[in-house]
Amino acid sequence: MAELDRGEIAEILRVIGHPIRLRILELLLEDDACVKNIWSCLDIPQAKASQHLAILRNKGIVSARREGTMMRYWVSDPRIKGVLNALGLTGR
Amino acid sequence: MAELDRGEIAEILRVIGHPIRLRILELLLEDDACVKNIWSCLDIPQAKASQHLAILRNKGIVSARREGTMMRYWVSDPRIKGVLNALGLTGR
DNA sequence: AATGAATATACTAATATCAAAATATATCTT
DNA sequence: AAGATATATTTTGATATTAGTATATTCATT
Repeated sequence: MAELDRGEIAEILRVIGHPIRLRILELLLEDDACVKNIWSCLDIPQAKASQHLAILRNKGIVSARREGTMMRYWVSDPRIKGVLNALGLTGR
Repeated sequence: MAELDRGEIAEILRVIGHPIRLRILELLLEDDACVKNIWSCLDIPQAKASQHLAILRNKGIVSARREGTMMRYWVSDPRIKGVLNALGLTGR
């Protein structure tokens, strides 16, 4: 029954714990988005957005599917919303 | 009215995001404890416990007061409990 | 003031993270 | 297949984090 692996949870927290990734997650919790949405919204270079998305994707925190020439991203780990809520970051 | 500084929040998450510090926080959320309580409970060297407690203290996540020859630690940031809860780490 | 118990700090080397820039890949349209 | 758009990957150098070990500080007791 679902081992509580602090190592795994710690990694999630460290991955979330970055200003840009936090803002990406806030944005994606509002609504799914493509990469251009994200980098133009946050006013950061495209490569930077892709890099941070890759980091989030590698930990299973977000997922993506290709739609034509673009990629749609969303938050796939249900725990993230609760964490950001606890920190006052989301939910009006 | 409470600026939402992602940089600050990110730092808190990174500090929390360490296996030993997670377990220290779980322990302290159960009940205040002194350093020996902590290192003997987690079976880690004393210096290691002190180091991680110092890191948590520097971010204002825990506080401490001296009681004779020992130090009593407790979780002083009220958001921590919610974060760990959201991750299934505390409060069964 | 000397000892012992509890806790804190300093140092080091290995490893991880970061931003920035350059380049590569994939898909669609023509 | 060539061009345009959207996205991904790689590399590099600077900085931060970590565990481990050694040493220092603080307080109580004698």
